[in-house]
Amino acid sequence: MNSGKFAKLAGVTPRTLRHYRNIGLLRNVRRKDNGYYEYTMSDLLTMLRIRSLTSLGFSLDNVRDILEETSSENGFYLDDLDKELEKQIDRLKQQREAISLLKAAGVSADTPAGFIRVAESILKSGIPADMIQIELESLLITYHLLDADSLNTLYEYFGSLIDAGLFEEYCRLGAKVCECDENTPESEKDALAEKIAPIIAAVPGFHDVMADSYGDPALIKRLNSVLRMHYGEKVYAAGEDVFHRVLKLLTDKY
Amino acid sequence: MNSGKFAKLAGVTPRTLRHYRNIGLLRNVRRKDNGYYEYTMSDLLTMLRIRSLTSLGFSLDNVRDILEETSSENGFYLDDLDKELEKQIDRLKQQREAISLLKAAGVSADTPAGFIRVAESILKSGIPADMIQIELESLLITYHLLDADSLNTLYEYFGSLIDAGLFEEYCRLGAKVCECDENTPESEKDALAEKIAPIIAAVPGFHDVMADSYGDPALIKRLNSVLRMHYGEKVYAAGEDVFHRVLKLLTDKY
DNA sequence: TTGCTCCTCACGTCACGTGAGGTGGC
DNA sequence: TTGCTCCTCACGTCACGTGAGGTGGC
Repeated sequence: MNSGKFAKLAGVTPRTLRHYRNIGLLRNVRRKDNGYYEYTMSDLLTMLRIRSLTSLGFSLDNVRDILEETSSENGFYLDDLDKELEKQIDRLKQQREAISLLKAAGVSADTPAGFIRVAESILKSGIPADMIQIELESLLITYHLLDADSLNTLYEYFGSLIDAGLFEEYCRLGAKVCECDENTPESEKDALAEKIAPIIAAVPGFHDVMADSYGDPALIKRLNSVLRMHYGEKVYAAGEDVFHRVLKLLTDKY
Repeated sequence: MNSGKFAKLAGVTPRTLRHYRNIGLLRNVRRKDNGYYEYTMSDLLTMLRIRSLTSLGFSLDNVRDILEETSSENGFYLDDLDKELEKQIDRLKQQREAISLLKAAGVSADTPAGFIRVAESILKSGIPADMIQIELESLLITYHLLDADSLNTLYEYFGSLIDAGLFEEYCRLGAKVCECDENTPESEKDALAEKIAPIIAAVPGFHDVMADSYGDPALIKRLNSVLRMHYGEKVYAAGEDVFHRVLKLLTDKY
């Protein structure tokens, strides 16, 4: 049987036959004097076995090994493959889960899954568009620069604010802090701190987050230095200024 | 920021940066006089967006398109990706399902899913090892040369035989047919047919299967010619001989 | 000067698809 | 002779990994 007929019987392309010969899956195929390949029933059975095995998800390397086995002892291969397939399914399911959350929230596709509710609230807070952008970018940075433990703490912190209906106000006050510069009068910064402190105080466990002691110190330090670049030196300095006033109020009053 | 630091911040390898620059995902990266790349906060945000999007399962081609969008209108991309992921999950689940059936039955990994029960029964039938091999190979051939409709008919046919507890005997009689040659006395072939006919008659819808009219005629014709090669001319001829006697009994008596 | 970092090819991965360019069969 | 089939390179796919070989910075 020549390659054309054989390929059709086996349900593959001639190129696939060539590939399998090249990598040694299909061996000792006879050739005629004119160079044409001459396939046998035995070759057909090999091809059909290969197709059965690849359709289960085996790699061609594994297929080669399995074909060389005594053919009844392949439970080991099946177990291994099954675990691998399970992992793949889990990954894909997580991706679908993230996608459905993104769609339901109507936020942009690059929003980190854990910050979706936060992103939603930022969008609804009514702060200016450029401020929204900067805050969303901060979420992106925070997500990618911290480890899972630190992130979980932050998720809880923001989650509490959102559940208490305080996050949007927190967000608007944060935007006002970002408008501060070196000319802002002390009284105004004090007034902002007075408004911010009670909001934060309402969140259980705020102490750790305020003190930057909620996760790996090295990562948090790095995050802060990147956020400093992101907000710009002036805005970040003003933010730190107000932040210290907030901290003082919190330690004095709560 | 040079590439080493930047790569660590972005959570990728320098090679990945190079790749993204090459395919135009990361554009207009500044270079210093010594040839070193100089990355900015804006580049970092781009990289983090890319990481968010690829972790959802987007290809880099899609990521490029999404980054160029107005960034709020990416629901379309999410829908498309979600469908693709669903397909992949379905495929993987089918593979796992087939694997679990194979493991439970203890048959070799190349057994077609629909013929697993048949293969199990062949193994239990007590026919000689070489005969088992040939019959299992016939299943492999039949599975790969027929279409889904024809196969479903066969699954039902064999399923009925198995459910009725008749398949193993059917199998042993088949093995005896395979031992026939041109010297086998007529009386013996008649005796075999007398035993086979009532078994087949017990299966609902046996007429179509017997008449080879259970699916695409071209495929069935091709299958028969391949099985003729597989069993060998002599055995196949003997089989046909007995088969005609069975057919005659079936049309006369049932 | 040494060790570390940076750069650019360029091949390898996986399972083939897709021409290109030339020859055999009827 | 024409049209169909067969053959062998060899590049392309996808998202980088992995050296190789050479240079800049401190």
